[in-house]
Amino acid sequence: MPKIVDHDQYRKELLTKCFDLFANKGYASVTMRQIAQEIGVSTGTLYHYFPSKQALFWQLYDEFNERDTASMNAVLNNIHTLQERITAIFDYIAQNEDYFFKQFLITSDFYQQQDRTEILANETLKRNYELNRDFVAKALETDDPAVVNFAMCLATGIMVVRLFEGNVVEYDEQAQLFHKMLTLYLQDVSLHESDELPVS
Amino acid sequence: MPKIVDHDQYRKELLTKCFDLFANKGYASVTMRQIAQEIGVSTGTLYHYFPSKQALFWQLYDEFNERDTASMNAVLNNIHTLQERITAIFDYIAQNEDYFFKQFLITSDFYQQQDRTEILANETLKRNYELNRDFVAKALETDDPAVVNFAMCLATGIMVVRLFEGNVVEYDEQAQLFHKMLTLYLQDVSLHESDELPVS
Amino acid sequence: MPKIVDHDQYRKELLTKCFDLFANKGYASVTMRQIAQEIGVSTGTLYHYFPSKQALFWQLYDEFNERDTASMNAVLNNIHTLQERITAIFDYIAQNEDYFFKQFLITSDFYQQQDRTEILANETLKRNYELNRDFVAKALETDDPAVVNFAMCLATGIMVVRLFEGNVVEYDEQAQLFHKMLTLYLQDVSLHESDELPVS
Amino acid sequence: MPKIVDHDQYRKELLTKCFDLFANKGYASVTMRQIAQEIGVSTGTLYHYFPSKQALFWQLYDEFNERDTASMNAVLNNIHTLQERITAIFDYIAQNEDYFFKQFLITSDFYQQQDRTEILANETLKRNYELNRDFVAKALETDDPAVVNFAMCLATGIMVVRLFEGNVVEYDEQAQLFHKMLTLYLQDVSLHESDELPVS
DNA sequence: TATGAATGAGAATTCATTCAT
DNA sequence: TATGAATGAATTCTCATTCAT
Repeated sequence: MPKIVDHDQYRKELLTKCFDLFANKGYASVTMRQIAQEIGVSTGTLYHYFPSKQALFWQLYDEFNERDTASMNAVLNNIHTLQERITAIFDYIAQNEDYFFKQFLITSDFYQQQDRTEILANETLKRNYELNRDFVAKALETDDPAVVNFAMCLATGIMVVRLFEGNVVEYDEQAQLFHKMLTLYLQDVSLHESDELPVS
Repeated sequence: MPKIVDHDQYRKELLTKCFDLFANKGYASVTMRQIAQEIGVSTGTLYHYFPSKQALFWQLYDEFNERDTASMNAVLNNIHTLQERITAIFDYIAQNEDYFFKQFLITSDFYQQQDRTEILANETLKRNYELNRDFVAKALETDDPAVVNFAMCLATGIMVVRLFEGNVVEYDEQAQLFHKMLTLYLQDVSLHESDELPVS
Repeated sequence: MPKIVDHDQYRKELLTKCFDLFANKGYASVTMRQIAQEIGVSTGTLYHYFPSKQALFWQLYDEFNERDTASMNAVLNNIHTLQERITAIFDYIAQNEDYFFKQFLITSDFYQQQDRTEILANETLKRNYELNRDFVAKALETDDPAVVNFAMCLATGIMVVRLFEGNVVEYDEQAQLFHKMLTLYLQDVSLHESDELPVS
Repeated sequence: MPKIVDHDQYRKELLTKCFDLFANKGYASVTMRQIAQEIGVSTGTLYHYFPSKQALFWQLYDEFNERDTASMNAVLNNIHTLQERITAIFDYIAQNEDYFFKQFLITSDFYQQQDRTEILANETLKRNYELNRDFVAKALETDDPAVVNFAMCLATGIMVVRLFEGNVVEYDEQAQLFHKMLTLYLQDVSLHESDELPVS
């Protein structure tokens, strides 16, 4: 294989390299020349791999949404108690916070590139959300969708609040509080469940 | 004497009129011409009231942060049970969801205009957060900061998830769940408090 | 005469006040707002007295060209020797150098506002030059136009060189040199004149 | 490989092409669009070679100051009498008068782009003046700085007066007059020198 | 007279994109 | 493939001028 470079592989490498740029400055404020410079190619080359700035951005968006799921699933291996699993999730977010910030900002930007209905129809986004949901469901060992959503919203909320307000909230504190509440809630539910079950 | 205009008053009216535009398209994608057209003045007039696009954007940001606080406090009048108060807050968000979406997107944009340390040092932003915090604290009748943060993150999270994913979560469902958990938690705490802190 | 203000008098006062501004920044770089601010009126008032920026500039130009002649003639009163008269002229320029710099820059600017033929046809400018010429002729007590021109070019040249290069030339040094040369030259001429006169 | 262009060479060609434009209309009155049109490129290309209008103007100024020096030195080759050398210089100016007018107007404009102290500190300008001085010193075969300055101011003055007043002065007439005066002066000086400085 | 708000054409500059090499 | 020179429409912002008060 003398001079064969995997076009697609290289394309993904280029994407990786401009992730930060978009996250830090926003779609509209980043120029193709800046991108080219940042990743060390000419604008011509950039256009050789991506037909347009929009396309580049969307590929970036898709690419990163896809990656997360894999790494996330490794987190819960060999962890058995609920408390540990909740802690593991929140720790995972805490340790990759900077990455989540960036991904979040890129998503916000992505959002403003098209109108709302298109966004909500976006397949990658939907699938990504479902994967996250399943992951959380598995972690919490519940399939009550309300509880899963609750956890996801809480985690998202903490991240967002920290992004905009700084360290006014802490992951571990909230993780413990959530564990406590959840435990009490699940106990309470199972208590009433035994009452109600015969009826349903 | 010149044409009689209350300069400051008119400035605020103009701000109001371009709120949606920024929310829908984002700072960098909106042009001053578009703004001028949208609010029905010439670009010259726009610059008569705002020295630059940045300045206009920041004034917009400040102006709306100021307004929110005022309107929010009216919500909790004459509501007495915890359940009702929680419901009131979530209802309030639900009913003004569109506004919150916009304000949130504008904040995201605002974020990308400056570097992180400047953001976190921003006084308006900080004050705004504290006001919201106090509001929630009052609503929940607790001054446990962890609980207040918990509620704020949850509410923020629901809003953000709905913004990006659509109606995958519902406010009232989450409100009820939260109320349930919180009640159980507070009971539990008061139970242990009497055990552990007989002195205080 | 209760509220009668001499319109024309006021107009001239306004002109005086913006002389420096034009000299320092050049016609095109000065805005009507700047002028208005500098002289302490509103733009509306400015337009009340001058129909346009061009008109203002031309009136300014005319006004100052006119003024000079008057003041200049006072200089030579009661001075009798050639040396003293030459010294007086150069001193006069030296002491008003800043003013001449400004007037010169304004003239340069004026020049670029219209094409060359219009400039050379300008009556004010022509008359002004002739007045200067007569003044110098009277000072040198010669009516040899070549000599008069020589003196005028020299004086102009010194001023211009100093404007662009700083103090690389000094007025008094050049005045003395000029006096010396002129004296020798006039002696020489009168010597040959007596030879030639009978012929002509 | 991109389109092959000697960037620097091409840049200088572009400069040459916009010399007249600046000379005729002045810095502030010429627009980048006009320049681009005049020299046959797009505005984008113009900005590809010059970062800003100011930069373009300054490079223009430097470039032409550099060129002059070179061409000027060819003038005095193989000319031996003082009279001939003086005539040569004045002829040179006369024949390139149009060019000097333009260069002079550009310098005037350059002047109004920055404040006086910066101008006087400008290295190119200073060096240029010194080169001219040396050139004149060599032509007049004197190193008396007063005489050199005298000649330079006279030449500058003639040019400026002709620029603003038209053909009221003639180069050759003034050249002859100057030659006559200078000869008489130098004779006189050498006469007294032998009296006063027998030692040296 | 005097004010300054309003206008909109036009300025400098940027930038996604194309294309000759 | 890869380069970067070239393009020109679009952007932010300015400013002479007008006009209601």
